[in-house]
Amino acid sequence: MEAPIKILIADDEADILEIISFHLVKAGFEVFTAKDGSEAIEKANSYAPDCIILDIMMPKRNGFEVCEYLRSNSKFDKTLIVLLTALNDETSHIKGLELGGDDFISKPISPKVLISRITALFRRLQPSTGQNKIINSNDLSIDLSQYKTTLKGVNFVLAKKEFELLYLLAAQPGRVFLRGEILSQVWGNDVIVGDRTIDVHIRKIRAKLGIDCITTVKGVGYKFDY
Amino acid sequence: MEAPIKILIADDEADILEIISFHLVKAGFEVFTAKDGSEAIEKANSYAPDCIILDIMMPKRNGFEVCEYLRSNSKFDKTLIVLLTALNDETSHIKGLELGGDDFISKPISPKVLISRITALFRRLQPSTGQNKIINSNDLSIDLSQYKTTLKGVNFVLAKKEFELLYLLAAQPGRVFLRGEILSQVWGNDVIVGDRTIDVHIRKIRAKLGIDCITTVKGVGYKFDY
DNA sequence: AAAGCTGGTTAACAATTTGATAATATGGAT
DNA sequence: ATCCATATTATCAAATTGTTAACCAGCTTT
Repeated sequence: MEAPIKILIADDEADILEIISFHLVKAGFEVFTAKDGSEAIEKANSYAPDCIILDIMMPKRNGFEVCEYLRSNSKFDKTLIVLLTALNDETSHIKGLELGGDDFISKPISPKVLISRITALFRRLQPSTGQNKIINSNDLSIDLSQYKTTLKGVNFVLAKKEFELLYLLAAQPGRVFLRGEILSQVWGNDVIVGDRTIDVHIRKIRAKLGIDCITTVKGVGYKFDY
Repeated sequence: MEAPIKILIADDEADILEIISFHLVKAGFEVFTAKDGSEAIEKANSYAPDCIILDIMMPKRNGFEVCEYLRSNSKFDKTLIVLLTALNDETSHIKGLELGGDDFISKPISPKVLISRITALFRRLQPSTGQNKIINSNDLSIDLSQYKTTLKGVNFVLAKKEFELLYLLAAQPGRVFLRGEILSQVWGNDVIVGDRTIDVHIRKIRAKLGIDCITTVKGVGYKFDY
């Protein structure tokens, strides 16, 4: 039921890339890789990862430069940046943190430590981001603050009522909502609409989603199951 | 000016306590000290610090125990916990982070590093303090202090209301702003303007920008997406 | 002072999207 | 087969937004 956290790793050493990404994938993250600074920026833009791990010494653009670029772009305000270095060197440590890095880890890297540090960062960050009422269920994500729905990363557009209806059902997966409940939650208590109206909206949602995640419970109501 | 950030340091070595607290005070923090685990808990309760720095090896109660105590108490939900250790030991590192620590620093401690790490943690935690006056998103840059907007380096002129509207939306990319929110933020609560006024301003911004970075969410509001 | 700007607002209308309903089809249960 | 609840489809009215032009106020220029 967890949101798939996306992590981008940038390092020019292929074996490090491989071993870290192996452990991260095993820990349940969705991982992207880049072999230099330019590729890191490119992939950061296209995949919008939640966390970016940057080696400092990389070709094309070094970790500091990438960090600076990311921090100058408000799109990455909420993105965690972790810097890696071979040097256990105080100066670059401080420089990295001042450029807006969130954490700094010295090589040689222990995958366990890396993962537990990243987990700790997310644990801290989640509650503050947690104002966003986002529902995540498998490939489906529903973000109330953005009125945005994505399926397998691709976003699709729902009209207001459709969105509200899906949001209501998906907020409590498995729970059956009586037609009366749906009416009063989505339409309000004083609005009177016909019985078939709900069906039609359900149908539209099903059509747009492509997958059947809403189950009909005959004589009772509907539930979200996915 | 805001209230100073309160930090509690717990370590049994008096000289370390002294040197760290000296630097923290110099960096503008309000500092409390404790020489063992029990005192740390006591002072944490009475002073409600924003951040607690715990040495792992301490008399009475060690750092892990204190950390565990703090994390079991919801009063300290928002309190940052930084763990210190003499050992550069992976196991206690992970243990500390799993017990709910937010950061972990190995001795010997560099005051500069300590301060920059703490600053980085607070920066993440309090996005309110870091209100950027300049928004950068891809080729678009919006500078509040100069009321200046540039696209791909070329600057273009927005009228006051247009600027304020764009700034509001762009400050939180992706977030949908309800028409009511926009009205109260840009026009103020007591001003009454017609329904179409927002649309017209949105249209002017779109025209001047050339790119479509403002998305309409019908029945809800507008959002900046770029 | 008159004429000319600029920015902000509004009215009027066009274009678009939406939601609700009616009519009809389907499918399972009895 | 019949009944009943839901599914489906098409249609229309209502709601919402886009667009344009006009208006007014305040300020600058002539």
